[in-house]
Amino acid sequence: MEMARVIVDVPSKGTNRPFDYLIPESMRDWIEVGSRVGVPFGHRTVQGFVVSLHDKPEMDISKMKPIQELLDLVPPLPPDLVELASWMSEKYACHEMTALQAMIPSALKGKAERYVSVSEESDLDEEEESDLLLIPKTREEEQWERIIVGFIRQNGPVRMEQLSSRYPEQAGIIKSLIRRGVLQETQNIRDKVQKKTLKTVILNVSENETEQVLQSFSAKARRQKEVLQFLLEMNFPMTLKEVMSVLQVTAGTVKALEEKGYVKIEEVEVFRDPYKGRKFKPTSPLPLTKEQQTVFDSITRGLNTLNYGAYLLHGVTGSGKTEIYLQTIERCLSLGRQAIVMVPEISLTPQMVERFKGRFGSRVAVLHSRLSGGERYDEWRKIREGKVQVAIGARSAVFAPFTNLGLIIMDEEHETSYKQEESPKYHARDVAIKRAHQHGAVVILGSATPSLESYYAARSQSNSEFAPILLEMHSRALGSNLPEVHIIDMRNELRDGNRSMFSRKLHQGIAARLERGEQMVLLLNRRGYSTFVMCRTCGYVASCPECDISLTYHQKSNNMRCHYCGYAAPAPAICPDCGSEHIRYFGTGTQRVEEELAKLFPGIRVIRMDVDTTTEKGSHERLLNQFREKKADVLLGTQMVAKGLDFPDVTLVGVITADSALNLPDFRAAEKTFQLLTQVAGRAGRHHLPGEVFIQSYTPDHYSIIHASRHDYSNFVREELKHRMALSYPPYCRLILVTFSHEKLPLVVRMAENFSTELQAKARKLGWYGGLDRLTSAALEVLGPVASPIPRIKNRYRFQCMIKCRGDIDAVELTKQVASEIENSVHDAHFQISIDVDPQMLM
DNA sequence: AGCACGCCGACT
DNA sequence: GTCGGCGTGCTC
Repeated sequence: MEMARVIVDVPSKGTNRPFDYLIPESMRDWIEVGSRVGVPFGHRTVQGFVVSLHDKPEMDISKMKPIQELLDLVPPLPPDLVELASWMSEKYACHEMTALQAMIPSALKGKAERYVSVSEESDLDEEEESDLLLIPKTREEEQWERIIVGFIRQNGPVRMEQLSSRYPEQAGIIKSLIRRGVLQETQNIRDKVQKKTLKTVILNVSENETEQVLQSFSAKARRQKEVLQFLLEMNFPMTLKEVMSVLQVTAGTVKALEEKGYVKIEEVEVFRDPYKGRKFKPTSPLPLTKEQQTVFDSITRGLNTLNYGAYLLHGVTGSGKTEIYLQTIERCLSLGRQAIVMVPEISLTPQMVERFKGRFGSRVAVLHSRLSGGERYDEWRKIREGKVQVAIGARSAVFAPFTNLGLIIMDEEHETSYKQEESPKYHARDVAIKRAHQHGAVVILGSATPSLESYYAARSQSNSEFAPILLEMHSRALGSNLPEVHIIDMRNELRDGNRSMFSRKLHQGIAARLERGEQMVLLLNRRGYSTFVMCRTCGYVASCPECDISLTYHQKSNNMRCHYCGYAAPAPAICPDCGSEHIRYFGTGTQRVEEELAKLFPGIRVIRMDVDTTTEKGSHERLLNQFREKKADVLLGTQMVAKGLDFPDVTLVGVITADSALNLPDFRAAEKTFQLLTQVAGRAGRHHLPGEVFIQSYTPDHYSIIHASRHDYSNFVREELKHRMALSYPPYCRLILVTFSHEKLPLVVRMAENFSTELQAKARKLGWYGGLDRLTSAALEVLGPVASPIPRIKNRYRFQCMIKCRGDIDAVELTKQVASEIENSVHDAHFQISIDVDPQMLM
C-alpha cells in the first residue's frame, strides 16, 4: 500500500474528513489502519490516525505529501475501533477525530514540537546580495541575527519555545531567518506522557574506597557526607526524592556529589501499577441459586454461539448479579475471548475492584478516572498488548482495545452517567451494542431498575439492532427478604405539630437502631441543588458574572466558584446588594441534618458524604471504609450513598425528602425518583438482619413513590409508559437537542428560529412532518426555540430546539444538514451549534 | 484550529 | 507612500 487516508487532529467542520498521504518506503511495512502518525498539514505538523490504506491515488499525486513520522510501533487502535469511530461520528454528529480521541488515553494525544536548527547550506555571511536588498537590515538587527544564529549553532536544534522565551522581542528576526533559509524548522509530535522515570541516586564508589572517600570530606561538606553515608547504609539505589526528604537536604547537595563523581543520578524507568502492593484475596465461584443458574445458563448458551446477543438482566437489589457477571466472564475467558465490565464511576470502589481482582487476579486491568494520565496509559497498554483479558472501568471502558471481545457487561445500566455530556456525546450502551455486533459478542445490561428504554426494547422486541432478551431475578441470593418500606406523609407531621425534619416514625427507628448497635443510611435527595450563597434580607443570590447560574459555595476555601467557567470570588460577609449581615450559605442540607441528628441523639456518630466531604482524592473511599468498620452509626449523604453499597449491618434506610427530584422539569423525573428510592431501599437488610425503610414525602401518593415502596418495578413501568406514550416521550420517540450559542443574544435567537423553520420545511418536504400522533403517521416535531436551562455560560447566550421524532427515520442526518446550513450563513466563527442525540440531561 | 493571503485606514 | 487591521479560505 502506497497511500493512506488520515483523519487529522484539527477538529473543525472544514477538516472533518480524511486527507490523503503518501507512505514513505521505510514505513510501508508498519503503517496500518489505526496507526497514529505525524503528518504535514498546512504549515505545521499535526497528529492523525490512519483510517484506510490505498494503492491507487484518488487525487493528484503531486499534491500529496508523505507521512512524516509513525508514532507507535503497534497501532493504538485496532481496525474495529476505527470503524466504530466513523459510526459514532454519524450517529452522534461529532467530528471523527473527537470519537477517535475518546478511544485512546490522553497520554497519546501528541502535539507538534517545533525545533529550529542552522541550515548547513546557508550561511549568514554568504547570503546573496539580492536577499540583503530585499530585506534592509539595521545594525541592531544584524547583531541580533548573529547572536541568535550563534546560539542555535552552539546548542544544536533548539525548541522554538525556548528560543522565543530567550529572545522575546526578536520573533520577527527569527521568522525572517527561517524564511531566508538561514535557519530551518522541523516539527515532531511529542506525546504528553512518556514512560515514567524517576531520578534515582546510585552510589558510584566501591566498598573499599568508601572509608577513604568519607575521610576526604572537609568539615564544610557535612551534608554531602551524610548523604553518602546514608546511601552506604541503605546499600540500595534510592530515589532523589527519598534522599532529599529523609535527610532534609536539597538537590544541590546531591548534585555536588555527582560532580565529584561519587554518585550517579539516573533516570530509572518504573512501571506504574495503581494497585501495587495490594493483596487481593483469591475467591472462587459461589454456588448459584436456582434463579441465578437459569439466568447463567441462558447467557452461557448465548456466549457459546459466538454470535451477537443481548440480555437485560433485571434482578432485585441483592439478587447476586455480580456473581453472575463473574461466572459469565469465566466462561467467556475459557472460550479464549475477552470481556469488558462497565460500572458507574461512583461504584468503581476498591471493594468492587477487589471482587474482580480476587477472581481473575492479574488478568484484570482497571480503568479509573482517578488514575493519573500515566497510570491510565499503562493499564490501557496492558489491554492493547493482550496482557489482560478483562477490563473494568466506567463509561470509556467500552473502548477497551481488545481484539477478540466476547462479553460486554454494563452494570446499573439505567445510570445516566453512561451518557457522555461532552462531545462525543455518546451513550455507552449504544456503543456497547455496536461493538458487540462487530465482534459477535454478548452484552449483559444489569440493573434492579432498568431504564425504560431498555425494558421497552426487551418487551417489544421491536428494535432489531438491540432487542435484548429479558432475564429476571426476583429474590435475593442470600435468602433475605426485601426490606419493609414505610411511606410517611410529612404533611401529617406538620399538621400534628412536628416541625422537625424527622418524622416521629423515623425518629423512633433511629433510636431503636442506636440501642441495638445497628447501622443506618440516611439519604437527602437534593438532586439539582448545590450550595449557594443567599441574603436573607433582600433575597440576593451570588451568581456568576459570565454565566447565568448561581455560584457554588466551597467551605474549605471559603470562596464561591462557578461550575461552568471556573470563576471564583471570596464569599462575602455582608450582602453586596443591601449591606445586610444576614448572608447565609444554603447547602445540600446534609450539614443541617447532621446538626439536628446530633441534637436529637447526643453522641450519635455520623459520617457525612456530600460534595463538601468527598472532593478530596480518595475521601469517598475513606469515608465508606470508616462506616464499614463500624466507626459510625449513620451514613448520611446525597445520591452517592444509594449506589451499590453493601453493608451487612445496615438495617434502616431513611429518605429525608423523597420528592425533591420529582418537581424537576425533566420527563424522566418519576423514573429517576423510582430508581433512587429502589436503589437506596436495597441498601437495607441485605444479609441476615432484616431491614426497614422510611420514605418521607410531601406527595406520598405519587406512583413512583408507591411502587418503589412495594418494590414493584413492573407496575411502575406500566404506569410510566402510559405517561410517556400520552406525551410522546422516549421510548415512544427519539429526542435530539440542538443548542445554539454566541455572545450576542439576538443572533442566537434569530438563528435558532431559522433552524426551526428550515428543519420543519425540510421535514415537510420529506413527508415526515405532521404531528406526533401515536406513531401511526410519519412524525417529526420541533419544539422551541427556547432559552436553554442555563441561558448563559461563559458569557455566551444559549438557546435550544428539541426535536422529537420517530425512531425509524434518520432525523440526525437532516439535523446535521440544516445545522450546517445555519452555521454557514453566520459569518462568525464564535457562533456554535451543538447537537445532542438522545440527550439525558434536560435541565 | 492555525496561519497566510489580501484589501482598506493612521503613521514615519 | 508603508505598516498592519483582521475577514476569508485552505490545509492531502
